[in-house]
Amino acid sequence: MILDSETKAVELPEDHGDEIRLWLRLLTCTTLIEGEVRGRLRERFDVTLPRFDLMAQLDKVPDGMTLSDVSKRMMVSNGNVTGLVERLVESGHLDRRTSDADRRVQVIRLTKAGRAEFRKMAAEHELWIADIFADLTPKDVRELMRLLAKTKASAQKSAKARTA
Amino acid sequence: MILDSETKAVELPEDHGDEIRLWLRLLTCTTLIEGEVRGRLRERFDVTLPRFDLMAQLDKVPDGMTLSDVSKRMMVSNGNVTGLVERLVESGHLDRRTSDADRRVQVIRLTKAGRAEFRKMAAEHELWIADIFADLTPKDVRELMRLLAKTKASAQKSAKARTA
DNA sequence: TCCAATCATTTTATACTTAAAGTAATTTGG
DNA sequence: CCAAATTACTTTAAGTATAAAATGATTGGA
Repeated sequence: MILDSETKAVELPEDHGDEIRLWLRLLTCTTLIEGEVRGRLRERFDVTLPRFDLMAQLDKVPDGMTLSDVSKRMMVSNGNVTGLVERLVESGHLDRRTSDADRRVQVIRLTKAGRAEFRKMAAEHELWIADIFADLTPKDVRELMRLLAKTKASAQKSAKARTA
Repeated sequence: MILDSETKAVELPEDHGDEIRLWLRLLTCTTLIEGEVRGRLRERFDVTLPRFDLMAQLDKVPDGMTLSDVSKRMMVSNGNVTGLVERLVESGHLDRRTSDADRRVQVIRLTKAGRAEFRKMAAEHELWIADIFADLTPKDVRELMRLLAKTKASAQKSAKARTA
């Protein structure tokens, strides 16, 4: 605790340059990789990243999920999902129906064609990611996983503290 | 090298699950923090993250920079910068003038008011970031910096190989 | 029962983003 | 010097994204 001449707690402006630089580097890395993936998806499959991401969520479940589920998992707004789903239904990748139990709820699923298309894309996508991270050793990967988990927890705690 | 019965090279489908998980975690972390920063900027200063980022670029230089410079540094498209600058000039944060030496070039600078406003935002922003990363030890931060630098280099190499 | 609160989704308004095509200015090779 | 290439920026079209308000459905408590 730093005290001033009158023995009261004082807020000395601390230097947070390291954290700022870390955040910028994290952002740069993500932007770089995201741009690369986006470009390859467009080039190879003429599909956008948000559509791919949405299909990836749905591929994990056989019986579909609600728009809210998708919205939470993708960490995007509801309205965003509405539009995305609209276009994917239009293009035949998704199937959408109103829940019998609760007519507020829309359940969306991959169509057969949509799933097949996604599996093709996902297989290549996996190779791209492997290539992008190719210079990291298995130890690097483990260590990054650990540190990012810690970062995520710290960020969530901070976010929670603000909202509370 | 893996060979099949006819002694030709074969591509066995390797498992890249670790890399995929790493990428998803990286993305999750960034999205989480970005959302948090975006929310706070809007709440406290009614400003968007892209505008803040653009002003941050300009704050680093006294005499302004060209739109292309900004575009490269922010890793976004030219057209994107055109629109952002338009709105920031409109709101009085930015000053824009055509270069005397080359009439294709637009040089943009923070106005006095714009710089003052940015400094206020930046000071708080720094505290938010510090808080978001608060649970990381200095050693964690150093290690993350190192691993992200390695990741960035690896990704750039992969991107370059594709374009080449 | 019924109505107020809640919930899931959609709509609206605004802003951001990209890729690609277009415009205008400058540079360069013949 | 001049046409072709390049450069800097803008425009366009489509899509992605948010916050906030609106709509419609469900639920829980008086």
